[in-house]
Amino acid sequence: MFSLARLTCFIAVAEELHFGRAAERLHMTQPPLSRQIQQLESELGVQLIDRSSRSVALTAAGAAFLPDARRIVSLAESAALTVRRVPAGDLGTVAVGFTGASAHAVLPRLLEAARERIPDVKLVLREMVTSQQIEALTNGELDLGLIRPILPRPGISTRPIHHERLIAALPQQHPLASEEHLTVEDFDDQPVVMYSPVDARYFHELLISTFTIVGASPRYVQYVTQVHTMLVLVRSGLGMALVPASAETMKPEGVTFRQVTAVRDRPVQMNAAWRSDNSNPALHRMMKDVLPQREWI
Amino acid sequence: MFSLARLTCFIAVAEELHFGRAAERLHMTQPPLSRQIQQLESELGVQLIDRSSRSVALTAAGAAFLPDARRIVSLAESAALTVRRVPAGDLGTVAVGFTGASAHAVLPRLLEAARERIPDVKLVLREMVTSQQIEALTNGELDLGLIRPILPRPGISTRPIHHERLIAALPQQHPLASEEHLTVEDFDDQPVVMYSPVDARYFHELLISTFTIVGASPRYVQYVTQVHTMLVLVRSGLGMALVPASAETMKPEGVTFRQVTAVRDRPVQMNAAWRSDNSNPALHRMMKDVLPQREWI
DNA sequence: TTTCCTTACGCCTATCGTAAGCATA
DNA sequence: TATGCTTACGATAGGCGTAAGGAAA
Repeated sequence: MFSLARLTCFIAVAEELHFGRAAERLHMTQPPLSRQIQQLESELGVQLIDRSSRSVALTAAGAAFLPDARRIVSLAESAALTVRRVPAGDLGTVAVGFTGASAHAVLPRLLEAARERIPDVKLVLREMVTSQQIEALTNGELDLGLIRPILPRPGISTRPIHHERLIAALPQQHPLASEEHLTVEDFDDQPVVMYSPVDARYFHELLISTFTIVGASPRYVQYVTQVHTMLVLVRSGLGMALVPASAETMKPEGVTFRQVTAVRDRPVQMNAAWRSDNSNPALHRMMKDVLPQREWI
Repeated sequence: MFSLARLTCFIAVAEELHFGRAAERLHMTQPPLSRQIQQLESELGVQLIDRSSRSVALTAAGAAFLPDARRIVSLAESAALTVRRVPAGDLGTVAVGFTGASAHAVLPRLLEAARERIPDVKLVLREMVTSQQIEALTNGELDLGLIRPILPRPGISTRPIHHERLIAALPQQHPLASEEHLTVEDFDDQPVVMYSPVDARYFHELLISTFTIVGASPRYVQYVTQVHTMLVLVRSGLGMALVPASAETMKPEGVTFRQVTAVRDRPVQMNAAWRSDNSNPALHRMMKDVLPQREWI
């Protein structure tokens, strides 16, 4: 296979149509340039340049080859420039996992900040629950997870990026819907849609502790995994629920949201998580320049 | 600049993720392959492969570079294959000049035959009168001309490719239009549209000799250069004319064509012309495989 | 201890520059 | 005779293979 250097030689001769000037442009002497062309021709098995001692011209084959030669060389040059931008995290791909709820709470702002600060980093987005994200982070399918708090895990680093209030979601016709503010005590002995203790463990435990602190005992009528499922059930009149404040941005019809005076102000936490040994420069750039604050918003 | 060989090495390692197997695939031993990768990385200033004594993996930069590397190598390979087809005339470009009349007489068949026999040769078509074509052939702007016969010219080769009859073109309402056949004598003392002795010299002299042989003396009411102009004037009732038989395929409204019994059967000749020292292989392939007969239709 | 990537070393090929050759205007 | 591409030749750099080195399971 011919080398890129030979292509550069050919391009110079084809453009100058003069071996002497082409050699000068390439910072070499004429004789090795002549040989480079001869060797390129012999490698291709095709005469590219007609040189009759007093004139230099491209053959039909040379004219056909020139654009290809230019394309190959310029592609090589731009590939070299491109790859150099990767280690700085300027350019690359970050696979981001997110939970259904985080799609409303943090994803829009994350995407906007990324587009502004690292526009040439491509984000591949995949919706998964927290446990799936941990699995995907571990086996390298994800670079970054947007997850609920988990127990510390070796090899996985996390950082809180967002926390928000819990608010009450009630069926529009619910008696308490006329109140301006609710309290956690209002949930006592009420039908309530609850989070699954297995697949939405974080929310489940958060609500259990919230109710326990004030001694409220709701009647759990259903267990669900995702916030949007919960809103569907609330709308159908099954009961009331506690959801992250960002759920209000979903604007579900037939569901009324109310502030809840609670013990802790903004207990619902969202974390960023990544594999501690992840070497993707774009991920580190993102943690540094896109999620720089300890609490992001 | 890195060499194509290094790219091939990188691609093999990136695909095998194992230096030993990659070296085997490249028909070389591991050590030089390791060095090739090291040198590629040092030329790019970027680490492409993470090799930790027991595992080989692409870095983010390596993953980003791999598609570019593949594209460069495959482009180089296909360019090499392509250029080899040029000298046989299988692939290339032929600039073809044609006169307005030849567009009807021979161009369609020429194009069809070329498309069938040398489909990868691109034909660049330019309509010019014979004298312009000779000029363009001489200075290399044209490879092939479709021209009327000319005086022999050093450096220009010609070959007859087509000859056809002269037929009469008359205004629809002309008294002679009711005749089945005309003779040249019918043109005697008639208003006739004539070819320019300068810009359509071949036709002019052909008609002069045609009339002279039978002693006919038409009244020349106008001199024109191109056949289609002539038909426009005939249609307007200015007079009758003698035109190549292929003019009938133009199907001009208001013009009637009639056979003419003439001394010579098919006197209107079309030649191919090319520069004797033209080295365009596609031209020679075309003369050999597309216009092979001495008289082409 | 085995696997497998890297370093060290000697050999060979390739490319360079200088100098001489040779064809054309 | 001058210009300009090609051939000849010696020096240098780069690549390959063999052999030894070193880290991880």
